[in-house]
Amino acid sequence: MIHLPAPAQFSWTECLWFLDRRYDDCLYAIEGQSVTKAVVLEGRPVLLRISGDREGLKVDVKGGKSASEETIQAYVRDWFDMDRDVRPFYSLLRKHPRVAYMAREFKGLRLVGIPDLFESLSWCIIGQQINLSFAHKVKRQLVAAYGGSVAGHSLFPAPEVLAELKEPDYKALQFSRLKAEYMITLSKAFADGVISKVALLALEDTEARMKALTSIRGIGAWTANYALMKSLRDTTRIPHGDVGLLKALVDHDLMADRKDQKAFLRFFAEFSGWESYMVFYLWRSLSPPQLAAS
DNA sequence: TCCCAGGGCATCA
DNA sequence: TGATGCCATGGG
Repeated sequence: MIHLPAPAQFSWTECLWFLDRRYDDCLYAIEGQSVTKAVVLEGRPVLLRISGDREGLKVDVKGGKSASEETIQAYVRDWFDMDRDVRPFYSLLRKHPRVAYMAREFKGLRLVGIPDLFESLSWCIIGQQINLSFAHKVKRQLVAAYGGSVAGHSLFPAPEVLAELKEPDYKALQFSRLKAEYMITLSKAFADGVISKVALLALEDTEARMKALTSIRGIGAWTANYALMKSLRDTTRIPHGDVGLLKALVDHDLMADRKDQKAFLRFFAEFSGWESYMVFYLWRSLSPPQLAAS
């Protein structure tokens, strides 16, 4: 059993709530106050069962020979963004009349990430311009057909596996022709080592990373920003044009309508350095409150 | 039936 | 640089 003390402004309940939305994600399982996820660490599949309370998180590692405790800790801390001091973000939140309530209602919510960059980008391609319910269905089908598993818990398919697929294989999983093409390109790029988290992190700044990502066919500004937020932990990215984000901004009376670009920029200028957190909290605000209580 | 969904790309002015 | 049309399919 591994213990991770909770940092300031960290709520396991809020993080778990985010994972436990209505979509039935196939890559982890929620049971009560714990989440179980299969993951490959140090080249070996392991099963992590994470539970928490006010003191912090407990990680139970299942399976035989597993990764080092240090690696497991780093994975969990990254997943829930536990190493970040979010207090400056909370100061900004409280200063803004329209969103100040989030500092109370979503207190301790961290930007729950997707540590695996390949999974993250694949998920973006799947989700492009389709509703989230259907996107999850397509992901489930892809994972069921080509992913691995640990004690019944699914792993996202490896790029080497997906790179071998052809368009009809993807079509059978309800990918569109273009998305099939994007997935083939993306998985080959990962399989060949052209893209990786390490390679992107080695670039000089966030703009260089954006450029590297968007040079890949099928990865536009929205996807690149999303992946930088969720996988590379860049807190300054905004997925411009995101329909949910725009809806939340209009709902909060922060934009007159979805085309009110000036208001959009004015708002985010007030959260400089914390744009991604603001986006995440706005997305959080879209979910009905009764789900939060369930 | 109709509109829209956590976009991306090609084309055109 | 911005606007427009197309792709493609399920959910509400």
